[in-house]
Amino acid sequence: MAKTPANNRSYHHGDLKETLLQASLELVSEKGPHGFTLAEVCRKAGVSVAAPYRHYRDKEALLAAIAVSGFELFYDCLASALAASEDKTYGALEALAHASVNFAISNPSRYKVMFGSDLSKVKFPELYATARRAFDVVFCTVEACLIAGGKSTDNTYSLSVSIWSHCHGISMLCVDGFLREIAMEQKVVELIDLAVKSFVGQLQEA
Amino acid sequence: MAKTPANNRSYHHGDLKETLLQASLELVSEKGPHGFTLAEVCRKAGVSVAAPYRHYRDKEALLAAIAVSGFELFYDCLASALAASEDKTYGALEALAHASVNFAISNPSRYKVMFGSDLSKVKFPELYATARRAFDVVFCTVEACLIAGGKSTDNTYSLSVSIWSHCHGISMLCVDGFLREIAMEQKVVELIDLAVKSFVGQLQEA
DNA sequence: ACCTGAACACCGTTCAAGT
DNA sequence: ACCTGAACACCGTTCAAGT
Repeated sequence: MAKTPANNRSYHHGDLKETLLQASLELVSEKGPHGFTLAEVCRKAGVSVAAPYRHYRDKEALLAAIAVSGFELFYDCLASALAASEDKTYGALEALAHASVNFAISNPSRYKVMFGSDLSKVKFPELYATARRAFDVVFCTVEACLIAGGKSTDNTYSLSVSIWSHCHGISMLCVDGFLREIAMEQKVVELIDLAVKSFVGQLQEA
Repeated sequence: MAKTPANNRSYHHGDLKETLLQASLELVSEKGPHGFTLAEVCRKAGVSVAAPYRHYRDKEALLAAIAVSGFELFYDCLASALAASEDKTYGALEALAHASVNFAISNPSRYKVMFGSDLSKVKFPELYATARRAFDVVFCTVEACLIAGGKSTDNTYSLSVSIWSHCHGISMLCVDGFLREIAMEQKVVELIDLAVKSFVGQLQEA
């Protein structure tokens, strides 16, 4: 008792939906996606185990909310990197590549929930929509590169997916511990540079 | 009763360890990694829920066994593709790229268990070892390309990780349903070709 | 040595009941 | 409308007991 902060006029919570999301984010960060448990989230939030069902259809829906908020953060991260880059073409592309992998390494559990949980994109369309919004930052930058180089933009989408998937692959291997021999920060940076270099080479030859 | 095949002289099972693994593989294929439950595996195998603990330390250990067997199959897949390729350099590289993504798309749940389950590579060293064995097929092919082109092989490892991660990224995005607009088989093939092309370009310029 | 039966703690979900 | 309490089915793990 008396675990609720200020808004405790009755047993009503201030904004339980948001509180549950925050508690979930903490839990996932602490114990990883596997340690995410509705019961423990409720304990953290100081409510009964039945309380979340007023705000989320089920456990999966709360997980989807974590993923969606993650994609929004991911978008912010990429948008900031683009904004901070003076060069809005190739330099920006490099900045985006580093920013995306850096996001994954800095938020491994969250990244796994975003991309790795078997969440249906049909059941949760916001998942695809927010992911797509982050992707569009890359898309626009690739387009800018092509235009700056006087190339056709017909292939923008495929090319963007290409660099996007390359960075995603690096992120996933890092996050899942498969790059043990390359785990040092400097090595990862080299790997990203390699990816960007080959991609840029491809952009320029077309 | 009478669910056990031939070896039913007593209540002893023939090779329960292997039977459990097979039942697990079926279950994962049918219901995905999320639907994998020790209790249901036991039902499939026709044994009590306590039986697996004679053969696997816990649920995680059985999951690791699934992953290990998956990496062995993955290795076979890549080795076959290499063997089937007449050209053992760039042509083989292309064949490996297609084979690896094809493996992922053909065995999505298994691929997720292999790469996506939070299995500790310290706790289960065979995981890293078998994954590494599959990777070495790519490594050797990249080396062959470098040698054929008269290039230095100093950078073989980083370059191999680069194409490996690119294919992995494509596989993961496919398997997790993030390439909706590119899900058609032909589009995926184009994407892989793009990856190989940019990688080969990089190999040749060094 | 290998498996069963029973038990325990824990989780996801539902529903009647409280404010 | 929002939350609690109690209940149910289910799962992972353990352990004594059976062969």
